[in-house]
Amino acid sequence: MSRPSEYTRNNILKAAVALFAERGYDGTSIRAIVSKARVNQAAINYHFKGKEGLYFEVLKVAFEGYLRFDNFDPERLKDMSREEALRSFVYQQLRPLLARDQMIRYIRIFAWENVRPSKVLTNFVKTGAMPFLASATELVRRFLPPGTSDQDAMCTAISLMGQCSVFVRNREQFTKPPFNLKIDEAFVARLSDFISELALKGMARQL
Amino acid sequence: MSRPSEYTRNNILKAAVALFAERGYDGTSIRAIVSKARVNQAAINYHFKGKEGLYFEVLKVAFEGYLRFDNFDPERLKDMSREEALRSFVYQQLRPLLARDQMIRYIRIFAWENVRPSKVLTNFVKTGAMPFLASATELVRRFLPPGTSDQDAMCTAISLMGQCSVFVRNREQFTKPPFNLKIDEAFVARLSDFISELALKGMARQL
DNA sequence: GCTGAATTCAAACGCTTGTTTGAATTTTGA
DNA sequence: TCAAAATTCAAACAAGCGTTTGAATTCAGC
Repeated sequence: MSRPSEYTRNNILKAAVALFAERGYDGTSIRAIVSKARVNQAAINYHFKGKEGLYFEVLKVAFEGYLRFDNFDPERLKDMSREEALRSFVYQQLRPLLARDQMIRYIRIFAWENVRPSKVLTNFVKTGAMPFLASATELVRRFLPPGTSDQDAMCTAISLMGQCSVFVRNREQFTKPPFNLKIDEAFVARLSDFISELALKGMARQL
Repeated sequence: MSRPSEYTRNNILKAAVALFAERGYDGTSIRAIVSKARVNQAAINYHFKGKEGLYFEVLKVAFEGYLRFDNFDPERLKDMSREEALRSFVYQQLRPLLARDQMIRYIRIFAWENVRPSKVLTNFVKTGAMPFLASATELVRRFLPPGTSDQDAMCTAISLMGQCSVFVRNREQFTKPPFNLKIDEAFVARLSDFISELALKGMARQL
């Protein structure tokens, strides 16, 4: 595979990421992609076997890009005190608030995937989400009473993640009137402190 | 307007709710709707002026249906003790977990709206969400220290709502393996207790 | 029953969609 | 340099899309 054809391929991918993020799969046409990528229409079938193949490649690229950004390592949490681990986990969950450019597009693509799951990669994306939840469950167990049921621990973990994801999910809205949140590193740091402190106290049943 | 034509109109609406919920606006064709509704294609333009008009009517119907289901009354919270009010609010936020049939479709339509906001009704839906957040902010202020900034109070309220909405949003997923949550009235009641207790303790800075 | 309005109908319309085709061009490796 | 493979190209293809059209049918009110 030569460099010129790699340019073609990457241009298509880049254009597709942008358009799929903005309009979703059904709302994005092949002609819009090739126009944006400045390539010939047949190239999509040649390089990706068609629209669907392109979409799956985009999902794969988005997923891998997200993992690189996220740099999540569940093992590191285990070496921290439970308070540190909690804070670190919350910060990790809120980090996407600081995402820029391509990473924002990846996050938007996952939002589309949430309402319109694609069959083949459904497990792929879910597999990606599972470490978070497993890690969160393990983490909250360090705070909860020893006899806490699996379901209760999991619901605690889910609600902890929900405290963070609501900000990430509605980020665009919260930066506009009437909210006007200024989302920068300082805000994310303060919010991480805030949420982990709420959670810490909330789970402090018997200290 | 006569009864036979009302049947036509309602059949279209009902079919459209189902299909827009399942496939979104772009993924749903006029032909699929009229086939499901067993009406003639021109009826959509006659009754709703076209696909877009039908979609807006569907949004309107969904919104009104949701409000009827929700039966939210911010004033009632004010007459309760703050603990009662908190529990009541959380339960209210989790009630959609018990939604059935048509209400589930309405909720799915709002999920689509979240990733693909339609221009005209964006304010309409947001206006609907605002009472929740304003009410939640007012509620958490009853727990927070008197000098808490508006932004901090609002972030507390958002995180409270996030604890609830994560369950509603991912309800389908949580009822399947590996989660297998059995979501019934009892579960919702227990979860309401659980989340409001977590929140209550989390906000208990100076009692 | 009659007339005008409302509603439904079948099909056409003009455009868009993703895939395919075969030729042209570029790249690769001997 | 040459031949084969890879890649790109322009255009065609078949199907689908939402809107429109004008006729047919039904409804409503006198």
